[in-house]
Amino acid sequence: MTKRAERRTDALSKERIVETAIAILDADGENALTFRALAARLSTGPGAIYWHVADKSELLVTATEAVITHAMTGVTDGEGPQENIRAIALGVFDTLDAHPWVGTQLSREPWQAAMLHVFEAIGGQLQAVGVPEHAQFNSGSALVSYILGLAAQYAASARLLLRETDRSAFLETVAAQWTSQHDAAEFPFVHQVAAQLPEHDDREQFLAGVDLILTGIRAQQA
Amino acid sequence: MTKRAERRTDALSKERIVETAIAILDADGENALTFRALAARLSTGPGAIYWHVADKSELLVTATEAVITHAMTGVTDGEGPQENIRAIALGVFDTLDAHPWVGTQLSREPWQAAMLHVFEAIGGQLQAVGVPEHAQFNSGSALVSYILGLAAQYAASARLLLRETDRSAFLETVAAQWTSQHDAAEFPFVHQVAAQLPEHDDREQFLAGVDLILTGIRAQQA
DNA sequence: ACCTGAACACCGTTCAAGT
DNA sequence: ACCTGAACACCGTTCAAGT
Repeated sequence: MTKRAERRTDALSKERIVETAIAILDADGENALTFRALAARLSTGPGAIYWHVADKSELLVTATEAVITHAMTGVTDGEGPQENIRAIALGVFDTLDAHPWVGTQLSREPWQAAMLHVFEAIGGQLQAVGVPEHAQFNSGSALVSYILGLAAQYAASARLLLRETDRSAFLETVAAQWTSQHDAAEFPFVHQVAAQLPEHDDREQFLAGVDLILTGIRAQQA
Repeated sequence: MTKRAERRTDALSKERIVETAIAILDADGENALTFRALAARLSTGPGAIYWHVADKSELLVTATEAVITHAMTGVTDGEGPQENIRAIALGVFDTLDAHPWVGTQLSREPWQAAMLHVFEAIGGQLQAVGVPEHAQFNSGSALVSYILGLAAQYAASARLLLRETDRSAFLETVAAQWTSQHDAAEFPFVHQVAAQLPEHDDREQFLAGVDLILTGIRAQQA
């Protein structure tokens, strides 16, 4: 009987550690990612991880960048720059939807490394749209901020929805909270919007905002 | 010699706890807020806090809401709805700048309670601008997402800048990192923008984005 | 060079005991 | 009703010791 050939093929490496960390984050959320859990999954001790990764912050930064970089590769092959920008936006949106923990990283500083990939992708399309160079920084900043900001907020909701089966029932609960906890006289807009919440579509609303900014950018050029 | 009169005036209360928590967060950042530190500052034991606050999450949510609510009161007394929206946006911006830890709360779910205050303030102005009711939800969502998203990102930078005295030197360092860590051929837009980073103005760029969205909203109505 | 795992310092939270 | 502070369970990180 020969030993199983693959038994020790799986030497520890930064890639494998980050990969496993992402798997834990996706499956069980941020709180589940501990060095002990990670080490157990890698059949090693917690100390071993520190040989490949400086600390938990670096682990999260690297995991975030891996996910975002993957999302940004090959999304800009569409018919035109406007469609490409929408594709980039949706790519971020769907990625944060699949990996809600990435949204939490947004407010941590070194996230910038991952953000630059989105920035670059958007910027290239802005040039294609014909935005003058002096306006590209502001336009790009507005688009990237909107995309990441809203995607992160939806990701937070997605995290709450994790164990919820019925989406519209969940949204009705949220709307009910909004209206019950806030006086109608003091919060008329919240009440008006709460009524539309259950049947609204996250992706559609997200894209509507992108289009709003794109319209603004075009109008500014004219 | 009489006892100091005020010695035991300061009974524990949720308000006082939240107030002290905000002071710690502002002064020393998120990591400095522990129940032990908080208790020490309040001259009591960590257990006492749990009589007034359910857990750390509730403490952070309450602190966030206190700060945001304060920022949203009385900002909409301007000359017109457009100016009011800009004032709301700047109010959020400056608040997150003064309390950078609030930005981190953005991605936590119950932040929504605080967000609704911003949403309500924006919504009221959108009606005044004349945005048709069916478009108000999307327009409001876009504005609020942009405002909170970008403000949170700047807050993250502000946290890094905490101990930095020279702002433009700091931005030059960031720009240098961008260009050195990212190939010019692969990241042309990042390189172009890095050159503009040191002399760009956060508040101006932030407002430019708000104006871009407002322009889009107006153009959509026509 | 790379891994092991016990040990350290620290944290959120609980709870029996006090007033 | 409200506070005290020791105790519990758990975590990130370190490091002497192994291979």
